[in-house]
Amino acid sequence: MKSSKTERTRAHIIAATAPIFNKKGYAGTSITDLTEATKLTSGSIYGNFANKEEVALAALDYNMACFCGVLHQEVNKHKNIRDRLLGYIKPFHSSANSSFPVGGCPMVNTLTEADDTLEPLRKKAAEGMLSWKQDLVKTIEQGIAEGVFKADTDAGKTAMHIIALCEFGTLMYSATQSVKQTDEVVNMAIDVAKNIMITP
Amino acid sequence: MKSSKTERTRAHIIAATAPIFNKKGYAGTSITDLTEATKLTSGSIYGNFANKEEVALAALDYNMACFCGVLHQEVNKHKNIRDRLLGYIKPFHSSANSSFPVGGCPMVNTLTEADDTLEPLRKKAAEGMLSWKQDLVKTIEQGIAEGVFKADTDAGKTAMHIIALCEFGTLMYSATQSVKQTDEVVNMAIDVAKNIMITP
Amino acid sequence: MKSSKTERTRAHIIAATAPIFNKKGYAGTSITDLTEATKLTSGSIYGNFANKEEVALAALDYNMACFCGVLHQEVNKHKNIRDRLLGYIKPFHSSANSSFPVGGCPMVNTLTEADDTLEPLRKKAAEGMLSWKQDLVKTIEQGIAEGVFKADTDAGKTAMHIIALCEFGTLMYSATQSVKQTDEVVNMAIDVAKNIMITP
Amino acid sequence: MKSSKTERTRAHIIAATAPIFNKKGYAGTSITDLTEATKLTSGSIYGNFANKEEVALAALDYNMACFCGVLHQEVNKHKNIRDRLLGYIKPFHSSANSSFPVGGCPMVNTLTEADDTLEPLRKKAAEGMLSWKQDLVKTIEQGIAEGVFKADTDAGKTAMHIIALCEFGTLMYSATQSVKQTDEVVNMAIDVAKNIMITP
DNA sequence: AATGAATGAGCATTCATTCAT
DNA sequence: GATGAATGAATGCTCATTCAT
Repeated sequence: MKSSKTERTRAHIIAATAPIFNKKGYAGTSITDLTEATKLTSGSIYGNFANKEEVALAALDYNMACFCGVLHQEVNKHKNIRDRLLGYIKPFHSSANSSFPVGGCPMVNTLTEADDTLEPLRKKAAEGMLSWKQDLVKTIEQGIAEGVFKADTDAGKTAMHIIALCEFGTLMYSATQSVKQTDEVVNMAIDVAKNIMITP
Repeated sequence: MKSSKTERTRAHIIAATAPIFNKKGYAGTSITDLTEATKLTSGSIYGNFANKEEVALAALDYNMACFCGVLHQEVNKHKNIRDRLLGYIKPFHSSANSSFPVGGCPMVNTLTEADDTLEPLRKKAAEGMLSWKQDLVKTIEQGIAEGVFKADTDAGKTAMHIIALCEFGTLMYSATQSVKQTDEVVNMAIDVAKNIMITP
Repeated sequence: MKSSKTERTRAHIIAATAPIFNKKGYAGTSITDLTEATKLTSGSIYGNFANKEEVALAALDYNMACFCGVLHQEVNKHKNIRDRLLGYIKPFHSSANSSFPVGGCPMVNTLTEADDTLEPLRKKAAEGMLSWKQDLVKTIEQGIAEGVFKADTDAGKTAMHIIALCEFGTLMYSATQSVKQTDEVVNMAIDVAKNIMITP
Repeated sequence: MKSSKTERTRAHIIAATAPIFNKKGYAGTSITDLTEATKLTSGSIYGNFANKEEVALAALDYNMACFCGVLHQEVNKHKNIRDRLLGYIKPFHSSANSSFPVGGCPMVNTLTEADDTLEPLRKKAAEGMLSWKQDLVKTIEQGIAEGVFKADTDAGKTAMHIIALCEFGTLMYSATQSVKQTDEVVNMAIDVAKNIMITP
C-alpha cells in the first residue's frame, strides 16, 4: 500500500504551506513563500496543483483537519459523555498546550479574509464551522438521551455558545498574546457546558 | 477652524478606502483599488500618506470609529443603565439594520489577517478590542453602583462574554449569509446581559 | 516490412500535431498542445524527437505532403495534359471541397512566420514552394512538347502566375471567410492556364 | 500643438516594436523583445498599453500605414491615371528600393498567423487588405471613366489580380531571398495593368 | 520505449513607490 | 499639492526540456 511520488509531494506541499496560509492569508501568501517553505520550484508546485487557489484549498482542508483533530483526540480519550463534551473545550485552555495550527483557527481566518473572489475557500470554511457545531450538537443530544444533560437543553444554542467562547478565546490570544483573557473566556465555555449537566 | 485642503483630501481618501480595506484586507487591497475608489492618482495618495500601511492604519481608525459609533449611538439614546447595556448588543441583531462597516468587524478582520509584518495594524485593532471591553465594563460597574445589576457580577467576564457572542454572531453571518444563526447568538448575548440584572 | 513501434509512434505524433502547427504556427504551439493532441506524455514526444523544432519540421513535411497530395491526386486522375494542368488549380475552388490541411497553405504559413531563428523550417517551405513550381513547369513543358500548349509560352512565368493566384485565393479565404473572392481569384488562374492552350 | 509625453512614448513604442511584430509574429514576440527594442521597462509599456495585444494592434496599424504609405507616395507622384495604376505595382520591384516594413507584408503576416485567439488582429489585417483592393478598384474605375482603360474591364478582378501577384512576389523574396523570381512576378502584375490600358 | 515529476528560465502582467513636471 | 509617467521588483503561471524510474 505504498504512496505514489505524486501523493507524497502533494502531501509535502500541503503540510509545508498550510501554516503559511493560516498565518498570512490567501492574498498575503505568494508562490515564492510556497517554494521557500517546500524547497521545491514553482514548476513543481504547478505540476501538483492547478493554481494557487487549489493549494490554498488543500491547505485549508489540512488546517481544519489539524484543528478538529486536536479536539477529537481529546474527546475520544473519554467514554463518559460529560468528559467528552468538556473535551471539546479544554484544548483551548492555555494549560492544555494543544498543537493547534499556528495562526489561529483556520475557519475564522478564512471567513474573515474571504471576499467574493474566494468563494470556494469561504464555503469550505463555513462548512467546517457548521460541521463542528454538528459534532457538539450530537454530543449534547447523546448526553440528554443518556439522562446526564438537562432534558430542556437547546442543543443548537448551547453548541454555538461554546464555539463562540472558544473561538473568541483564540482570537483574544492573537490580540493580546496573553493567556489571561483567553483562559477567562474558555472557563466561561466550561461553565456553559457544566450548566447543562444535571450533576455538575 | 476650517479644514485645510490637505485635511479634506485625507478624509476623502480614508472614507473612500476604509470599506475596501475592511472587505479585502491589507494584502488584498492594491494601490489601484485605492485610486479607483478615490478617483485620485497614486501620486496624490502618496502626497497625503507615507505609504500603503499609513492609509491602512487611518482606514482602520475610521472603520473602528464607525463600528463603535453604531454602538454608542444606540447606547446614548438611553439614560437608563439597563437599556444602555442592551444598547451595546441590540445593533448586532438583524432587525436593527445597523450601519456597521461592510465586511464585518474591522478589529476581528485585522487580528485574523495580521501576521508579524503588520504589527502596527494588529496593535491598533487589539487596543480597539480592549477599549470596547472597557466601555462595557464601565457600564456594568455603573449598573452595579446604581444597584440595578447584581452586586456579585464579574464585570470583566460579563463584558467579554457579551463581546464574544456579538462578534461570533457577526462572523456567522459572514459564514452563512443567513440571519438565523446570527440572531440566535445575539439573543444569547441579551440573555447574558439580562442575567446580571436584578429585575430582568 | 512491418513498421516498428517507434515508426508508428512518430507517425502518430506527426499526424496529430501537424494541423496544430499549421494553425497556430511554431511559436504559438506549445508542448502541451502536442501532448493533448497526441494523448502522449511530453517524455514520449522527446523520446521520439530531439526537440520541438524536429517535430515542427516533420509536421511541415507532413503538411506539405498533404497539400501537394491533394493536387497530385486530382492531376493523376487525368492522362490528358490539359486536364492535368487544370488539375493543379481546380482543388482550390470552393466547389472542390478539397481536403487541404486546415489552416491554409503550410508553405505560406511557414514562410510568413519564419524569422531568422527558424531557418530550417523556412528552407524546407521554400523548397516545397519551388518543387511545386517545378511540377507545374514540367507539366507545361510537356503540353508544349505535345503541341497542345502554345509554343511561345514561358513555362516558369506561367507556373508562378498560377501559384500566385491559387495561394492568394487561399489567403483571401483566411481573410474574409467567404468563398466569393477566393473563387474569383481561382477562376483567374484557370483563365491563365486556358490562355496557354491552343484550343481552349 | 505640442504632443504630450504619453503620445510621444506611445509613438516611440509603436515605431520601435512594429518591425519586431512584423518579423516574429504575435506569439513569437515577447515583452522582453519590446523592452529591449524600446529601452523602456515593462512597467512603462503597460503604463501606455493595456496589454501585449494592444501593442500588437497599434504596431499593425503602423506597419499597414507604412506599407500603404509606400504605395500612395509613389501613386501620388503622378496625375496621369496610367502612371497612378502602375504606381501601385512598381514599388514592389526590386529596382524601386522601397522602404516597405521589414519582414514582408504586415497584412499577409497577420492573416497567416492569426488563429482564433487573435481575432482583432485578423480583422484589422483583413480590412487593410480590402481597403487596398478598394483603392485599386477606384483607380481602375477612374481610368475607365477617363476613357484610358478598356470599358469592359472588371475592376474588382483586375485589382485582385494585381494584388495577388505583388503579394506573391513579396513572399517569394522571403522564400528565396533572391530578386529574380520576385521581379518576374511583379512584371506580370505590370502586364496585367497594361493589358487593361487602351494604348499600352 | 514510455512515464511523469521536476527543473528553472521565461512568460505576461501588476505591484508599491518615486519624482520631474 | 497634485499629476501621471516611469521604475524595477515581484506577481501567478507556462515554457521547453531532462531524467530517474
